[in-house]
Order: sequence, then C-alpha cells, then structure tokens
Amino acid sequence: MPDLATPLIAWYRENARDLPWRRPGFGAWGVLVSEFMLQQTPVNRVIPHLEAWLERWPTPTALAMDAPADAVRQWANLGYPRRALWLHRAAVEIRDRHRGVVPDDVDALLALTGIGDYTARAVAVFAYGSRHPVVDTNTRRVLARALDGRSQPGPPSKRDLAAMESILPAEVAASTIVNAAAMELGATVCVARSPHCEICPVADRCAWRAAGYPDTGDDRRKQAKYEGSDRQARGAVLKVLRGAAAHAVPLDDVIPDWPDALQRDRAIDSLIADGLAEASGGELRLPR
DNA sequence: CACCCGTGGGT
DNA sequence: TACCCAAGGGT
Repeated sequence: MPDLATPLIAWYRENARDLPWRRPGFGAWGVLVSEFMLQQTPVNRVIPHLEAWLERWPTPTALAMDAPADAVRQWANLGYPRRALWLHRAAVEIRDRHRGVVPDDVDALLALTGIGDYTARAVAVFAYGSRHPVVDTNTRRVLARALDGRSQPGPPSKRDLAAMESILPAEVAASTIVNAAAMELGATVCVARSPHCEICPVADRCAWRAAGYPDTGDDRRKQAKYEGSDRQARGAVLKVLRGAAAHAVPLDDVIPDWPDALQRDRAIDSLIADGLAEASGGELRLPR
C-alpha cells in the first residue's frame, strides 16, 4: 500500500482553495448547509447561495420556525429542490431531537432527513474533527486511479469506505486533512476528464499512471436526457411556484403551454407526492 | 440495486 | 451542437 497521506497533506497545505466552510469557526450548521448544497451542485454556484442562506437562517432553529416554502424559495435555482425540503426537515429534527444543536455522532446524523453516508461523515469530520473515512465522488476517483489503476471508479459501494480507511493516518488531525485533501485533489487535479497528472503530488505512486493510463471504461450509468423529461417539467412547475410574489397559482396557470399536457399533470402530481407542492381550491402552492 | 431527482457551465 | 459533469440521497 503506497503512502498517499504524506504527499496529500503537504500538497493540501499549499494548494487548498479558500472556501467559506473551511474558515475556522464556520460552525457545524454552516458545514451542514454547505454539504446539502454541494450534493450534486458545483462549488462555484453554491457559495453565494450558502452565504445568503446562513444570513437568513443562522441556526437550525431559525430555519425550523419558517415554512418549507421559504426554504424552497431561498433555494432558488440550485437544483434538486427536494434538498431544500429535506434541509428544512433536518432543521426541524435537529430542533426537536437535539435541542437545536447539529449532532456530532455519525449515526445521529444518518438519522436526519437528507443525510446519507457521505454527508453524515463529512459533518462529523469537517465540523467536529472526528476520525472517519469520508468518501465522495472525487475521492472515489482518486482512489480508483491511485490504488486500483483504473481510469474511473466503479459504482459506489461500502468497500469505498474501507479503501479510504486504508490510507487514513491514525492521528485525528492528520486524518481530517487527508479526507479533505483527497476530495480537493479529485476536484482540482485528478479530475474526471483530462487530469493534470503533471502537477499531481501522488503521480509517482499512482497505479493508473504506472500502468500507462489504461482506459478501464466508465461503468456508471449515463445521465438521462433532460430535454423533454419529466424532470424538466417539474423544474418548470416549481419555477412558477417559486416565482414573484405569487403564493398560490391557479392550476390552469401552471405552465399552461407545456407541449405535453399529460406530462405536465404528471409533474404536478409527483411534486405533490414529494411534498414540494400543495393543491387546494384549484390552486397550487409551495408547502406551508 | 437501478432508477429517479434540477440546473448550468465546460468542451 | 450534443454531451459530460457536478462535495448524493431516497425509494
């Protein structure tokens, strides 16, 4: 097993980006909100929204006191608006189960709505300094290349945690840096396409490089086409509900010119089923 | 486990 | 232009 930790720590010290959630004293709530926003949304789009969010809701309890509709509106165009709903639910759960304090325990975090394997460990490690393996898509790619000699990682699995654990230093502070450094390397150097191996701190011990950069193929499933999809229809409906001062919109005024009326109705029904919309009196609105 | 869920920038 | 990709999670 090559020592990745030592070069990763040295590299991270010099090259880590200055991101808001890495500032000392940023707080567990801020870290948690950032992790929700970063679930499938790029860093650069998250930063302004994160700052506005925390200014409006500096604590979980503050968010819990407002309506889910406010969270969905504030989420704006970050995408996957269920995350806004789930973040609101998590805030309510934190208020009710944890006296308004973001828990530091992985199992307690996992029990919160919208928090899975990655986010629970990210909060425990980056907000509280615990020692756990944190594995996101960047880390999986770095480990697949450096350890397994593959160009892309396979599907996510529990083995990913064991792989990360295998390169994690025993000492707590160092382990936190290695977790962050693996993610950072994957995000900025060991990127999916055209990686910058010439500046990579672990190039001299990378199994993929040593093997001559074989293309092992990408067994991830391709993203479904967005144009013409149900997701696009849902997005259009939610954009209307979020929009302007309209708190409730007559059903007949919700994307009336959508090309596929069946798809439009399906989108509305699924949004209601997800709790992202409510129908009453022939009107549609965000959840109160 | 496969599939679903938004949105926008890069190539 | 199309396609790729993004600090995932729930069902």
